[in-house]
Amino acid sequence: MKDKKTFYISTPIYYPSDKLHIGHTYSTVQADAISRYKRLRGYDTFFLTGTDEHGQKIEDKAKEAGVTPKEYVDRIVDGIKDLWKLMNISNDKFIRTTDEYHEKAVQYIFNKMYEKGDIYKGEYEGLYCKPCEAFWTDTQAADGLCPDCGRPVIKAKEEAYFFRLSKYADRLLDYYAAHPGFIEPAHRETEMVNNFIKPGLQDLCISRSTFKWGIPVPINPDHVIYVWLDALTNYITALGYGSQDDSLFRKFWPADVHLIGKDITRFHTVYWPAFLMSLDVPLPEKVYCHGWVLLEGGKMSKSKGNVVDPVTLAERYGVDPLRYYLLREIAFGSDGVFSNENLINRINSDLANDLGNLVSRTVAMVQKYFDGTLPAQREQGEFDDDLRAVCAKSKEEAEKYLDNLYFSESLSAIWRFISRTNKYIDETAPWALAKDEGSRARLAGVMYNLCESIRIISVFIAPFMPETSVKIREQLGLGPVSSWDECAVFGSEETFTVVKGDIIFPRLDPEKELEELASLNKAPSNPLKEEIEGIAKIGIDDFGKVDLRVAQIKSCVPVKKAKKLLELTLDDGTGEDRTVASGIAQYYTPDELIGKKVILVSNLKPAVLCGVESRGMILAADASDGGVKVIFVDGVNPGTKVR
RNA sequence: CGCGGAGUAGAGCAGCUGGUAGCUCGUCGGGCUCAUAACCCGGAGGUCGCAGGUUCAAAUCCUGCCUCCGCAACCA
Repeated sequence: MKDKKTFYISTPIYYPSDKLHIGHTYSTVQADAISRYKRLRGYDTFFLTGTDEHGQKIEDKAKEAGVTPKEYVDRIVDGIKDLWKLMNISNDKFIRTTDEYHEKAVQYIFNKMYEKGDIYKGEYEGLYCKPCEAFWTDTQAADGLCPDCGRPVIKAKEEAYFFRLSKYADRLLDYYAAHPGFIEPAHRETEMVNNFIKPGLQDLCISRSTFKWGIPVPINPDHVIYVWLDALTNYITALGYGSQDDSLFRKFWPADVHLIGKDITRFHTVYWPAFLMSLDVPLPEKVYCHGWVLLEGGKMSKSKGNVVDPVTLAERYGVDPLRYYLLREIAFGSDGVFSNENLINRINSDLANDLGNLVSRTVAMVQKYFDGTLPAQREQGEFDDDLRAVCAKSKEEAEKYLDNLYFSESLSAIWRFISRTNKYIDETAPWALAKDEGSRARLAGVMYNLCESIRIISVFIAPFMPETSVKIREQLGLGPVSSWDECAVFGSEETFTVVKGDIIFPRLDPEKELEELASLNKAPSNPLKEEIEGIAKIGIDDFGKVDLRVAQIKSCVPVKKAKKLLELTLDDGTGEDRTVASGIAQYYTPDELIGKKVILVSNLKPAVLCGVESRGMILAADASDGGVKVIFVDGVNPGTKVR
C-alpha cells in the first residue's frame, strides 16, 4: 500500500444496453462497503463507478428504438444512477465514456501510444472476416476460415489499428511474479498465464471502421476506438489523466483495487496493465475478481427470464437487508447462488432474530428498568470479561477480513459477537436482577455492557448497512458513526439514554413471501409473448430463403476434442452423403440418433467446427429444462422439402 | 493427456503447513420469559467422491480413476 493515506477503488463501468441486474448490484455494493470502511478509517477515499457507452450494440439498439445513441444511453444511465441512489452507493464520481473530458483524454492516450510506436495500422497481424465484421486471431481462424461463418478470412490490411500487446508479455509475467496478490484470487493469475500469456499474446485490435458510435481515432476519423482502450482507461481519465487538471490523478493513482467480475479478468489483468506500461503509468495495486451471483438453475440470463431485479427486492425488503445478503452469502472469490428462500432466511435469522431482536430486547429493558437512562452506579460481574474479549477478537477479525475484501467472513466475525451478546443476556438474566433491589448496580452494569456492545456493533456494521447503523444508534441516543475508532474502546460511552423506535427488521413469513415473490415474477404477464413480439418481422421471401429438407441420419460419431459436437452423416436424398456437426452431444448418444429422420437446413453456408466441415444444421428445440430436443419426423422420404 | 476450480451431516460452506470432523440453516429435546413465537443450552445426523500408497497417525501428503462447474476451442 501507498504511504499517503488515500484509497482509490473502482467498479467496472457497466454497459448500458439493458437494465442492470443483481450481479451488477453485487459488484457495486462491495465497492461501496469497502469505501465506507476506508473513509471511517480515515482514508481519503475515491470511489469510482460509471458506464461504458460506446459500441455497435448500443448503436443498433438506439436505431431500433428510433433515437440517437446518446439519447438511448442517457435514458438507461438515469436508471442506473437511480439504482445506485436507491442502494445507498457512496461513489465519489460517476464516469460516462461519452463525457467530453474522457473522449479527449482517450484521444490523448491514443496519440501518446502511437507516438511511442505501440500502436500501428494493422497490415500483417489480424485476420478479418468482412461479412461478419469481426477479427480473429491466428488460432481462432487456424484454417484460414472464419469461425463464425466459415468463409475465408483476410489479413487485416488497413482495416484497423493495433496495440502492440505482444511486446509486453514478458513484462507482465515479471510484474505478476514481483507482485503477489496483484491478481486475486491467485488461481486467476494461473489461468491468465497459462491460457493467454504463455501461448503468446496477440496484438490487440483497438479500432473499428464498421460503426460510428465511438471516440474517433485522432489520426484517422474514419475509425473509432474500440472498446478496451476506450473503457479501461476510464480508471485514469476519471482522475483527470490527460486533461488540464490532473491533480486527482496525482493524488489517488495508482488505484488500490479494481473490483471486477471474473468474466473480465483478462482485460483487467493483461490488457490494462500493458496499456499502463505503454503510458509509463504505475499499475494498480490489486485487481480483485469476484465470483458471480448465480441463480438456482444456472447462470443469470435474460433469455432464461430469470434475471433478478434489485429494485423489486430493495423496495420490498429494504436496501440494507439486500446489501447484507449480497455481502454475506457469497464467499471470497467464489460464485454464490441467489434464491428468494436464502434471502428470506438470512433476513429472518441473521437480521431479525439475532441483531434486530437484540436491539429491541435491550432497549426495552433499559426503558423498563431504568426509564431509559442508565445510572452512573454500575457494578461489573461475571461474564463481562468474556464479552469484552469476544468483542475485541471480533473487531480484530472483522478488520483483517475487510482489509482483504473478505466481506462474508468479516460479517461472520461480527455476528459471532452479536451471538455472544445475546448469550450474555441469558447468562446475566437481567429480569432476575430486576426483582432484587440490591442488584440494582449490577443490573445497570449489565445493561450498560449491552448498550456498549450494541454501540460497537453499530460501528462494525456501518460499512455494510449504513442506514441500519444509524437506526440502531438513534435508539441508543447516539448520532451517526463518524470514525471506525469508535469501536476501539469498550466502555468509552459515559451512559446511555435510549429511545425506543420501530422494529428494525420485521420478521417475514417465508411461505407468504415466497408466494408473493413468485407472483411478482410472473407480473410481466407474458414474457414469452413479449419476446416473440420483440423479434423483427420477416417477409415470406426471407423465409423462402431457408431451404428445409428431411434427412435421415445414416451414422453418427462424437467429434474428437469437442464436448458438445456430434458429427452426423446424413442422407439428404441427393444420393451424396452430407456431413453436419451438431451441438447435441450432451443430450443424445449416437445410437439414439442413427436411423432417425430430422429436418435439415440445407442451404446454410458451410462452416468448420473443431476440424469438421459442417454443411447445414438440423432443427432442434431448446427445452425448458435447459436441454435440447431434436425434431424428428416420420413417414417422409429424405430430400422432401419442408415449409 | 488444453487451462483452472470443486466433490465433507438434509441444504449451503469451513477445515487441507497431517494427530480423535466444525460452522450456518433445517430437524429433535430442554431452558428462559427481557425481546420481533424471538434468545440460550443440548441431541441426532458424515466410513470427508472412488481405489491404492506414504506414515505410529490422512479430509489433510503422493498416484490413478470417476463426477460436476468455469475458461479457451466447437453449441450451423
